[in-house]
Amino acid sequence: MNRSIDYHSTFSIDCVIFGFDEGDLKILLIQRAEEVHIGSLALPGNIARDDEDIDQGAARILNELTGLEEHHLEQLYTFGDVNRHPFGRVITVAYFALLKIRKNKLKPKSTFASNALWIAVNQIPKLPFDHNKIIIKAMERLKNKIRYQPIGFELLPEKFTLSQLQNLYESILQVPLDKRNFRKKILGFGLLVELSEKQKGVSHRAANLFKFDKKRYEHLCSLGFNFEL
Amino acid sequence: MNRSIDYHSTFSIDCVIFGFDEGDLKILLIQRAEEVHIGSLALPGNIARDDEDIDQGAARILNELTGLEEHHLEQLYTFGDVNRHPFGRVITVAYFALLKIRKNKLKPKSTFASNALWIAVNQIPKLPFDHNKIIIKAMERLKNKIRYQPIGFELLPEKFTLSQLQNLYESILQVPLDKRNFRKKILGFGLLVELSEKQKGVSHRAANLFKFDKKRYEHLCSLGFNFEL
DNA sequence: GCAAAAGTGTTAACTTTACACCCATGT
DNA sequence: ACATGGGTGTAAAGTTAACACTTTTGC
Repeated sequence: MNRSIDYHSTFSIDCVIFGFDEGDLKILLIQRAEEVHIGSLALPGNIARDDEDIDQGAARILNELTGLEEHHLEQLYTFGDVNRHPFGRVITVAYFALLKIRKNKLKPKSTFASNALWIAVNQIPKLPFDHNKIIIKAMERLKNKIRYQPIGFELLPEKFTLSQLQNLYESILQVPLDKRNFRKKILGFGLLVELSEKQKGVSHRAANLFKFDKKRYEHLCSLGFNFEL
Repeated sequence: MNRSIDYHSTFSIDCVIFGFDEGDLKILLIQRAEEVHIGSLALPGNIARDDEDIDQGAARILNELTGLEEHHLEQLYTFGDVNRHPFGRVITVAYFALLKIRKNKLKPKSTFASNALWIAVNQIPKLPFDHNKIIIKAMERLKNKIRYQPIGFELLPEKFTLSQLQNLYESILQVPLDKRNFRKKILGFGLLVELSEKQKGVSHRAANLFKFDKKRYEHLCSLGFNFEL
């Protein structure tokens, strides 16, 4: 090991974790508990450990913050400008996660964070390092990806109404959608199961609840199906 | 600098360089001139320099091999399994490039390569590290991207026939396309300029040559145009 | 009974697909 | 004169887009 490499540089892992709450797309930011910008709001992240694959590292960070094993997590992009870190050559591999907010009580502390909070994407403050740039990239990815992969469901509760789903798409794509056409199209995929249950606690006609049939989606994919909104 | 980072790991940059020649999609491989697997065929790449942004590093590698400044180059994905490099913790940021083969005489040597050659994608041998995995990822990217960005032109000569273009799409997408429908669609974008020049040296009716109007593409994009085949 | 959101179909415009023959050139 | 690929149009099927009213429920 290490026979011929003289290490002058390293890499970290940062996560852009999206949630959707009360009609707002949000990102989970932490208050840094580690050196460089201690106390600042920033993306959750860490210098990578030597003994874990980078995908595992990202999953660990997400898990330390949320206690959750289950979530959509994928690599986003690697940011490697020479001067992005004040202490030396540190590039960062950014990951992109989608979370159901409601269900998830955040852990108050993790090794790298003294606090964590959900901030609406249009209220993100100026962040240290190149974290604002990373967030912009993540939002582009989400906006593109949601049109051809059924990942929107990862941001909604298990049971949701079609209006919530439409609202999610409208928030992310930043365009209004026609209600009837939206329903026709999304139901047309045959990927939503209508539950007998109805919405509760609303002061108007209660909407039907649906859930996403992931098994069926995977099955259709294996037959060559392509989701596209 | 380096006040608080203890470097145990580093990162390299590898490039998957695509070319298209005689109906075949090809990748540029080198014979390694550096430690670990010296002499093996592999993707062109290097441990990253401390003093260059990773995008610059990728451009340098490409330039050392080909002598070219002009090409499509974008980040592909970062591969970071713990044991991917035999000498320690080295993750690699892979880049993805598209080149016009004809125009480009390869430089015989660069710092990291003793030789370079174009290999058809269906004839890629088993390569060291995780380079085969990187190539698979690059091919997926190319296949997806070519459908919604006009990047195919980067692989063809400046002047090309519609059949060459169709052939390129068919090779990459791995589906046959209808000649009339293909022409209707691609000409319908108004992005191809018909030249007065014709194909030469063929033993049948000479096809018209076209070129891609990049300026116009950029202009249309700024007006909200989306290319989609 | 009224405010608020749920739910529901039809038509016209457009896009996609399928398909076959004549043309120009070199040998 | 023949082999090779170049070049061309139309009709049917499918998809998308535009649009408004009735229903249910809680207050």
